[in-house]
Amino acid sequence: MLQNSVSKSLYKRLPIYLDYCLDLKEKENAMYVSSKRIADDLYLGEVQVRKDLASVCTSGRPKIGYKLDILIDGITKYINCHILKKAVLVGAGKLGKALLGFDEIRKYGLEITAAFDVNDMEEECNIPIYQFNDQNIESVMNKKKIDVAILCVPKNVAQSVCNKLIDKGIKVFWNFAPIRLNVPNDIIIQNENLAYSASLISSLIK
Amino acid sequence: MLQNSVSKSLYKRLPIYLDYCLDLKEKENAMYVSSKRIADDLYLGEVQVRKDLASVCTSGRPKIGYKLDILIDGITKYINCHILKKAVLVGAGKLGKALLGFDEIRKYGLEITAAFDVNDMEEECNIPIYQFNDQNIESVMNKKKIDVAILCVPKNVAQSVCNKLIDKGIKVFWNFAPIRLNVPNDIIIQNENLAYSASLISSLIK
DNA sequence: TAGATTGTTAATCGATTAACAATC
DNA sequence: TAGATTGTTAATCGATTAACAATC
Repeated sequence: MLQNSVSKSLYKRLPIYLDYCLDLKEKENAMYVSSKRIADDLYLGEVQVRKDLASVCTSGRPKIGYKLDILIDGITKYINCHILKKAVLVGAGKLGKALLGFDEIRKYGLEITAAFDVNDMEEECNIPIYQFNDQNIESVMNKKKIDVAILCVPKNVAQSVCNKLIDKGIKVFWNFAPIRLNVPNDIIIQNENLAYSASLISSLIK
Repeated sequence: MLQNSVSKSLYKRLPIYLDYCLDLKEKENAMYVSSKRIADDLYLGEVQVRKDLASVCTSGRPKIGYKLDILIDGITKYINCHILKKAVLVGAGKLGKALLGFDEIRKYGLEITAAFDVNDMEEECNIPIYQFNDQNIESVMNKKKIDVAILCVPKNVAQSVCNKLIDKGIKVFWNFAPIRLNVPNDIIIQNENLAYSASLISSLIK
């Protein structure tokens, strides 16, 4: 297979397929599933499903369909969620704390190991919350390899917090602060701007 | 006819322009701005900016640029955030409560007027939280025209909560429950699946 | 007039969909 | 063999980018 262009739309659909397959396996004890069935159940095109699945595995057989186990394994590996990656969360306000309790991300390969805030706080959901300072950041990062930072800090400090974390070696950010961060080319930012989503909602209401 | 068919990517960029313009006006007291400057500052293509702006206003003049006030007004009206629309939030768990305090959505035309949960709770951020039952829903909806429901309920009840709200006349949903809702054609669902975003993050880490 | 900047038309690129051949 | 289903190649569609004409 000679696919390698990293299509973001494919990556957005893969967890949907994964959920669906896991569900199907659990609820119906099914062994196989056809692209037609997936397409119908998920309101997608049949061809699109086949094309997507072809990117992640080769278990499809005419008249039979795709073997669920192979499909699940293929998607899991493709989106890299079989390896648990460690995250730190910065900014334990309401949203931050909500994310600390958001166990579902574990299923997709993320685990929050520590949080930071302006001051020490009581732990939340068994995750310790430290003061955001060099010593504490280094201490956390030395103990475990940290792959990603989740930013839930106020807008006005987001850039400086981000800079500091880049200094400490963080390369990937999941950014909930409603601001566009300015970073070097090798740094990856995934923005989750809920205010902008609100704007989208707003435009849908007439 | 809802603007659902109009370019979603444009709608995603418009609030970015809006923020930028408001900021520029406030911080620099600028009267005009060129597409080149916007493009540079926001890391977008110059032509794309011009094309986007042409969709929302006609204030561009060669050698001068776009008049900020007209631009701001044009974007605001285009994304419909000059009219405040009322929302109810269902599911006042951690995430729900975090959203209740999320004043930024007001800027984009959304206002949460009431929340519901399994049981009555104390108000949060001055927003009352009622038990989710027919009587209470009707009472809230009779008092004010409610345009949108924000769903922060657990996965397993999301569909039934959604059905009930459709019964009561809600047409637009901002859905934070990690599940794909099954709804009639005239109902609009904007999914905000944070778990799926986590999956995207996961795939970025190698 | 020269230079800067907008706005439009054409070309390109990427993603989706259609047509169909291959396989079981 | 007939029917169902996968997988591939070609066509279409939409969004972005390039080229350039129009304007100030």
